[in-house]
Amino acid sequence: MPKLWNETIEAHRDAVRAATLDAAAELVAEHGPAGVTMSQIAKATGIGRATLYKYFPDIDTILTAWHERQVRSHLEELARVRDRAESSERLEAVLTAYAVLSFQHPRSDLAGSLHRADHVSQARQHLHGFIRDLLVEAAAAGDLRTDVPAAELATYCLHALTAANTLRSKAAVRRLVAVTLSGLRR
Amino acid sequence: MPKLWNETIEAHRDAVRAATLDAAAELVAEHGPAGVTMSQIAKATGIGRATLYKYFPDIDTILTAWHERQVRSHLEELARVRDRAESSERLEAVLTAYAVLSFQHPRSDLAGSLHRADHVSQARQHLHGFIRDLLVEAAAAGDLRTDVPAAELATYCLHALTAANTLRSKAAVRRLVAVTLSGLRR
DNA sequence: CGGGTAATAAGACACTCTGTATCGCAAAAA
DNA sequence: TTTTTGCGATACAGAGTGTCTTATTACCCG
Repeated sequence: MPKLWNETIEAHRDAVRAATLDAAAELVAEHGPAGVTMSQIAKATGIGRATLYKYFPDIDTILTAWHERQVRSHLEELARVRDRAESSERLEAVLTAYAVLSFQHPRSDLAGSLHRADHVSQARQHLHGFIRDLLVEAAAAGDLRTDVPAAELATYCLHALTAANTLRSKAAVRRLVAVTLSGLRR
Repeated sequence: MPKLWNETIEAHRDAVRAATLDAAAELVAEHGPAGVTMSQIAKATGIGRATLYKYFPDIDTILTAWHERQVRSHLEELARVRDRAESSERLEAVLTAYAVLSFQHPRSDLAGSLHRADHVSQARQHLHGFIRDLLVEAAAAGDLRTDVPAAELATYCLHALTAANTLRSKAAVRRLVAVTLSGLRR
């Protein structure tokens, strides 16, 4: 995409990387994860195919990088929601925000199509830790059940709330959050 | 696999189809969904590559068929569990069985790697309907919350319980079922 | 302003996989 | 036996891959 170098070389390379991930995401949305080729990505990014190989060695790496970027940006959004909410409403606010994100970005999972992704993406582990810490905090306030480790409750939350991407209305998403929350209470 | 024809021609073709799905599943477990080729599947099945094309037009169809078979077999198992359990314990028994299946077969989802799969597999819709009917029955007994449609509760259950495939002990699976169940009650 | 540096586009190349067609072979059926 | 029918093997063109080479262009420094 960028024809002229921005400021430094590294900034230019970052811009190319970002443009590549954008192009790849669009192609995946159009043809599915399996129907995307390096040639298509290079053309859509506006760079040569050989140049693309100097940035990413294969499609799997590109999709993994895109997935990581997506999860990381969601994580930052959730951190903002957490810091903005009162302590007593923090958990509900964050879980609602996560469900809404899943609802609006049904493509963010990619789940099975990545084989090399260490079987659990780095960013997803951060996400899990983030929710777990939130649950520990809520447990200290005495609102949560204590017969299940916080880590397992976090896993439960993340899976239950991804159901949001199959729902059709925001009202349904809110109901899903309510149901999930009531599973956490004693 | 079978070199001589079994009974009828159709039985022979069924045997070849089944052997193909078995071989494909094994290759997927080994190389991931993206790393499997028609050539490999043909060789692993023990048939010629051209012959494989007379059974399945492409890899996507093979993986979809395998996924459907897997879900269907799980569905039959769940139906047996349902019919064996007392009415009062049916829901818990079936959800536990589903969680244990997810726990033992982490590969059954395939989630993102299928593009053509009507975006929701046929068998998975049956599974959703199966759970939904079970929830309607339990609601009639008065144990369930009534502020959320049964279909949404079924979606919630299926997603929450797939978390079982990331857990490490059966005890954790039982805790997950307990948490999920308490989300269903009022 | 001109030379050196670095990233690139374009093309070539060998390789693999794909999807299809053809040709005999062997086993079941008439 | 003769006729079907499924099959393995092979060939073929098209597409994608991963690597390499060459010429071009933009930037930086003296």
